[in-house]
Amino acid sequence: MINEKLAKIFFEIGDFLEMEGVQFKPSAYRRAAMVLKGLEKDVEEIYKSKGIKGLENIEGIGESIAEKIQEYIKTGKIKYYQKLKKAMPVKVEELVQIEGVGPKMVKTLYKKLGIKNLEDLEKAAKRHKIAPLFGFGEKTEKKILQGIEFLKKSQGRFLLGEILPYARELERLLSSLPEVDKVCLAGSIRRRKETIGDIDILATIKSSGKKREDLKKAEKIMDFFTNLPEVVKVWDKGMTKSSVRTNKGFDVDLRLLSKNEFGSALLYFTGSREHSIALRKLALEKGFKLNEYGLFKGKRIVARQSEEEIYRKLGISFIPPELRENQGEIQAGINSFRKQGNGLPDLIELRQIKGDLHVHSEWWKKGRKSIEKIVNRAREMGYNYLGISEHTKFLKIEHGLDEKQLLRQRKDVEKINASLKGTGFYLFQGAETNIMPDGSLDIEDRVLKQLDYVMGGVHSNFKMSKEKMTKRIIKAIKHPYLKVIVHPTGRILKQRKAYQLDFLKVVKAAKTYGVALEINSSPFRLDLNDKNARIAKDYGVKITINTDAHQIDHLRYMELGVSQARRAWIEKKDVINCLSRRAIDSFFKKSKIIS
DNA sequence: GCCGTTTTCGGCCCGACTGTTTTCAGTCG
Repeated sequence: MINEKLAKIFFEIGDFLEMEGVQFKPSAYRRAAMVLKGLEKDVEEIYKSKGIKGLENIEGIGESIAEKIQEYIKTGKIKYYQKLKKAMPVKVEELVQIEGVGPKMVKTLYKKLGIKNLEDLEKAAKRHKIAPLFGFGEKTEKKILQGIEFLKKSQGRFLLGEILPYARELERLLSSLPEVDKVCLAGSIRRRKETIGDIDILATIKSSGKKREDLKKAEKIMDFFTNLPEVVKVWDKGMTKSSVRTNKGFDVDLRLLSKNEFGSALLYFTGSREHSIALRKLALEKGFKLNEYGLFKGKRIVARQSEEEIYRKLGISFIPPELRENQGEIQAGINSFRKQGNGLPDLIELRQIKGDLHVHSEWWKKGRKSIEKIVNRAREMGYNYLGISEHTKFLKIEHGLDEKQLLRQRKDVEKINASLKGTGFYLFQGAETNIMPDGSLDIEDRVLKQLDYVMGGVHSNFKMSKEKMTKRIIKAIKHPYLKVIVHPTGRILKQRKAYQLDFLKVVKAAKTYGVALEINSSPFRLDLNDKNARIAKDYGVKITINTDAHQIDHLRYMELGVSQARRAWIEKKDVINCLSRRAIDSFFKKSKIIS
């Protein structure tokens, strides 16, 4: 997929143009970049089947950008971009990642101090070269250093949502080889951690039983792997293990195994390390030895072909990969095996989700049609309902709707529902209101009352004290109509920390007032995270898993939220959007007892 | 540069916050 690469280039062009003080174009380029990033289809395929007109039909892409995409497909480069880059040979995309640093600042830093990348910037800041610059100061310099610190901590890790499609593509490519029998992702990606260091893949050879032939096959597979077009460096290449760096910046390890040891190897390479250590300890207690080659009693192999078999021999029920963090799952697995209480959860599955409740449309611009398109996609996905939930008026940049517009949209929603009659599909109208600094919502109650449900989130003033922020959110939870707190901690992965919050207090309030907390499935948010979501579940708070889609293709992010929920031990019964339409409606309508 | 119940050029990108400022520029959601 070249979508990612093009998106990166267009983001950079946007930055370059902004440096030059060009108006409007930066946002046009960024919008195009965003659209490309969210696009499900490969633009190259669109171009090949429908030509340049096909490209221009994509939202946010017009004549000029379509031509640039065409140029990139044909020649592998974009002259316009190269010209800009030559004039300003700076790693903008790297520098603007730092909170508080934008294109203009990058330009000044380059002109005055010759700063080209993160390393230069850190040096300059540490030597106090930045504070004396005109327009800068002590605080700015300090903030830059803090920003670099935060970035460093998260660097070297990639977002699950970015890496998973690529990992699956690799899995598919490898399994299509005639020499390959089984392929399975292992490591943190199999456990669906929110960020991933590298991709681990295990594969088995289709063995003929003859050693020499098998070796030949192994060689072929490894040749194929190390010669993939994305590979920029080969760390090692052997018959059992090869390791490469891709042009996306992360490494991929491929291990070839015999069919016999697949289970024990998969168990070992899936981890987590903590889970593996705990398992080995348990094995020792039972007189076994466990390693990547199998489960042994003395020198005799007891189990190694499948994970299920190994767990069973240890007296544990199969533990889903998402739970393998040594957070009580082993004891729960033992309990399940013995059919006692406190066993493993019956983890939620993607197919149990009946609808997405946090979806934005372009109703403000395109009206009813824009919602109908999303409804059609939701129906294709097998959902039973959908909740349209626009931003509200305080959030001007997201075209937040005011009271009048919400009521007008309500009429459109009713019309759509009339047309859906008999299909078994239902459209709810919600709203993603803003929780103001004092905890009030930015839409009048008389209008909120008429919506099917009300959600609220913090979109401003993130830097409050823990006490104030907690009070702010709890006040919103007590609001008579609010039913969902969206992205409850406000973090953006690799970019912004969660705001200060006494999460336990929020959870308790949510429980008391029957408010659900969201697991936002956006690959950049995944908020609640696994830890907090599990706390919420443990306190009996209802969860809702939503995509926060701002484009129709974002609806597919649901699986990321579901993975996160699974990591949090969440079951179908904990999640309101697994309820039937009628049941969820009564959840929305249930009134609060406000003390 | 994109878009159009405005078909061909004019509108789009608001408002708060921060840190550096003497009245504002840059960043961010």
